[in-house]
Amino acid sequence: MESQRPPENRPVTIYDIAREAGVSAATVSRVLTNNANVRSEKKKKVLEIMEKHHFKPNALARGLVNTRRKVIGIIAADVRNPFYADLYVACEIAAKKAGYTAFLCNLLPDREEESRLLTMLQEQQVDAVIQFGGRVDDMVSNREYVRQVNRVTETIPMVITGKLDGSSCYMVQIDARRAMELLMRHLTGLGHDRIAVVGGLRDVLSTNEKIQEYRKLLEEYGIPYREEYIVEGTYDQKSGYACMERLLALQEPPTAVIAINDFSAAGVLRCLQDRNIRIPEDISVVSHDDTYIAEFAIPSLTSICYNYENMGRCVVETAIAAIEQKEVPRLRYLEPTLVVRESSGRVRESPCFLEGRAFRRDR
Amino acid sequence: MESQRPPENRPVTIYDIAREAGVSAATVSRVLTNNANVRSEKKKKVLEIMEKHHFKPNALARGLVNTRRKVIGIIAADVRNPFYADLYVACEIAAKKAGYTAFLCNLLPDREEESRLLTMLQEQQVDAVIQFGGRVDDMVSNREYVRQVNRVTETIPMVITGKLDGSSCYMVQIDARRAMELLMRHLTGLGHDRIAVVGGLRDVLSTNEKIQEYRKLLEEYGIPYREEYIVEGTYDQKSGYACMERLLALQEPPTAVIAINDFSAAGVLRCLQDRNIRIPEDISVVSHDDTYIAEFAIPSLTSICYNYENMGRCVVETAIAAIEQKEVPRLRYLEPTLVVRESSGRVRESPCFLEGRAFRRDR
DNA sequence: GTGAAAGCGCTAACAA
DNA sequence: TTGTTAGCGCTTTCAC
Repeated sequence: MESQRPPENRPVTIYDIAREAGVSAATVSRVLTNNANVRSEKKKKVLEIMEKHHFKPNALARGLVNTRRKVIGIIAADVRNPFYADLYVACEIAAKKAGYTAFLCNLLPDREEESRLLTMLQEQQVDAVIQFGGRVDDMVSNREYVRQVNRVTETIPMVITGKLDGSSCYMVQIDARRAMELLMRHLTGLGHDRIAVVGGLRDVLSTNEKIQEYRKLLEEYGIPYREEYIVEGTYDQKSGYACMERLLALQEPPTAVIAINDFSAAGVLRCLQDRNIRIPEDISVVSHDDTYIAEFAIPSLTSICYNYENMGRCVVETAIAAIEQKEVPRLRYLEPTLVVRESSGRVRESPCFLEGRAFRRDR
Repeated sequence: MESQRPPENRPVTIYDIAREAGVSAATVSRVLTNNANVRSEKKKKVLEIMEKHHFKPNALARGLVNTRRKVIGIIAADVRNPFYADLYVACEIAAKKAGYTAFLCNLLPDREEESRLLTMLQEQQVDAVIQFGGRVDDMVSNREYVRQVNRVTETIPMVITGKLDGSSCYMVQIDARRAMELLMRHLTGLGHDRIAVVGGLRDVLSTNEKIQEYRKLLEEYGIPYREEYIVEGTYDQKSGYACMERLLALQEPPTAVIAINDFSAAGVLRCLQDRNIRIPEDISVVSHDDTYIAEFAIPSLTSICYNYENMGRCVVETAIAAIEQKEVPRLRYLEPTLVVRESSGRVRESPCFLEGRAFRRDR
C-alpha cells in the first residue's frame, strides 16, 4: 500500500484524510463529530487513515464554526495559595468529567490584570468564565469591572465564588457565617470566652461576613464584645504574626484565636512558639480553609473545611448548566464543616502568660 | 448620531465595524493588527467605533489564519504542590511580558492524562508546550510517550524541565548534583558525618542524580557509605514521617537528614517533634525546593532554592526562541542556591536520642 | 448515506 | 492608502 504523505510539514487536514479515503471532507467531518450516519465501512476506513496519520482536528477551526468550544476559562486569584490551587484542580476534574477543558489564568497582584484576563478569555471564545478571588471578593464591587462583566455575560455565562453587585453572574458562595458559627460553637464548647479574630480585610466579603457573624454570636453567647479582639490584617503569615503580637500586648490577651485563613494561622503559631506559649494549653488557635498547611502545622490546626471537590463540582456544574441554557439557581450556598485537630483545646483556668508576659516553658 | 446596533445578540465582527465606519473589513483588520498604514483619520474613526461597541476580535479566527496564536500550553504535574505552582506563576509572568498567554493544564495522578493533555494542546494549536513533572521526570522514558512527543515536536516546540530520551525537546534542568553538593558541604561544614537521605523514588531523574551525587560526595569527604542511610519513599509528608521513623530505629541514627523536598521534610519534622527530638540540636534537617513550607515550618527549614522566577523566565524564553526559530541551547542547567534557616546546626557531641530512644525533653 | 457549497471571523496577498 | 479576493480547517445545510 502506498503511503501518501501530505506535502511538506503542513498538518494533516480533513481534506487529506478525505482524499486518501476516497470520500468527501463532509464525510470525514461526520465521522469526527459522530453525529450523523456514515456507512460503517467508510467510517472504519476514515478512522484508520486518521489513526495512520495521527490526525488531530484543529480546535480553532471547529470553534469558529460551532459556538461551543467546550472550554471553560478560570480566573483564579493566585494558585500559589493552596486554597485556590485545590479549588482549581477540583474544577478541572469536574470539567474534564463533563467533557470540557479548563483554561486557567492567574490573577497576580495587579488589579488591572483582572480586566485584561477577562477580555482575553472573551477573545478566546471560552464557553463560560469562572472566577475565584479578586474583585468578586470585594464588599463593594468595582463599577467599571461590573460594567465589563455585564458586557461579557451578554454572551458568556460567568460563575463567581463571591458577588458582583449589579451583575448577573451565577454565585456559588461558601457560607462564611456558618463557618464562623462552627468555630465559635467549638471554642465556646471548650470553655473559651476570650476569643479573638485575626487577619483579613473588612472590605473583603467573606471576612466581613465572618466578623459580623462573630459579633452576632458573641451576643448570643452572652460574651461581651471587645473591640481590641478584632485585629485586622491581610491574609499572609507575616500579618498573622503581627496581629498575634498585638493581641499578646493586651492587658487581657484572648485564650482562643480564630485566624482568617491557614496562612495567617501559621503566623499566629509562629508568634506563639517564639514566645514559648503552648498551643493549645495556653491559647487555642483555629482557622479557615483547611489547606494542607493546617495538616502540616505543628500542632496541626483545627480548621474549617470547604470540601473543594464538592465546591469545584458545584461551580462547574453551574457553569455548564448555564452554557446549556438550563435552569440553575443564581445563588448557591456551600456548607462548611469543622475539622478538629491539635491546635484547639479546653481553656485553662489561668493561662501562664497572664502573669508576666514573656512566660518561658522549660526547654 | 444613530446607533446601529448589530442584529440580535451576535457578537460584533470586523464587518460590523467596517460598515459603520464606511471602510472595508481589510482596513479594520489593518487597524487591529497595526502592521500596515491606515490614514490616521480613518484609523481614529475605526478605533472609536470599536470602542463604542466594545469590539473584541475573535482569537480563534485570528489563530486560524496566522500560525501564531501567541499561546503557550503548560502541562504541570500538580499545581497543588507549591513547587509547581510557583514555577507555573513564574512562567505565566514571563509569558505575559513577552506578549504570550499561558494556558495551564494539570496532570493529576492519572498517567494516561499526560497523553490526552498533550493531544488537547496540539488541537488547540498552541505555539509551544512546556512540561514540568510527569513523564519528563522519569529515569527511563516511556517509549509510547516519546513517540507522541516526537510527532508533536515536528510542528510545535516543547520545553521540559527533565528529560525525554529520544525526543528533541528543549531541556531546562535544575542542577540536582549541585544542589546536593551545596547541602552536603553545608552539613559537613557543621561537623556532620552521619547524613541520611530521605524520600523520593530512584526512578525519578532528579532524585536519582541527587543520590548518585550524595554517594560520590561521601567518598570525597571520606565518609563511609551506609546503605541504611538512604531511605526511599515518595514525595509527601506521610512518606517523610515513615522514612524518619525507620532512621530512628537504626542502631546509629543519623545526625543530619536531607529530605528530598519540603513536603517530606515536613513529615520528618513532625516525626522528630512527636518524639521530642530537638531540631537542630539533636538532628539537623535540610531539604530541597524552598517553597513556603520551608518558611512556615517550625523550625524553619534550611532548603535548596531554585529561584522560580529565573527558572520560569528561562523556560519561557527558550520556548519563545524556539517558536521564533532562533538559536537556543538544547539543554540548560540552572544553578541552585542554599537558604540557611533554623533547621540545621552544628552536630552535637552525643545526641540524646542515642542513649535511650524515647528521649523526652521537659515540657 | 453522501457530496457540493456556503460560511464561521479574520488576515494577507494582490491590485488599484 | 485602500478594497477585492481568496483562503485558514472545519461544520452544516441542502440537494441528491
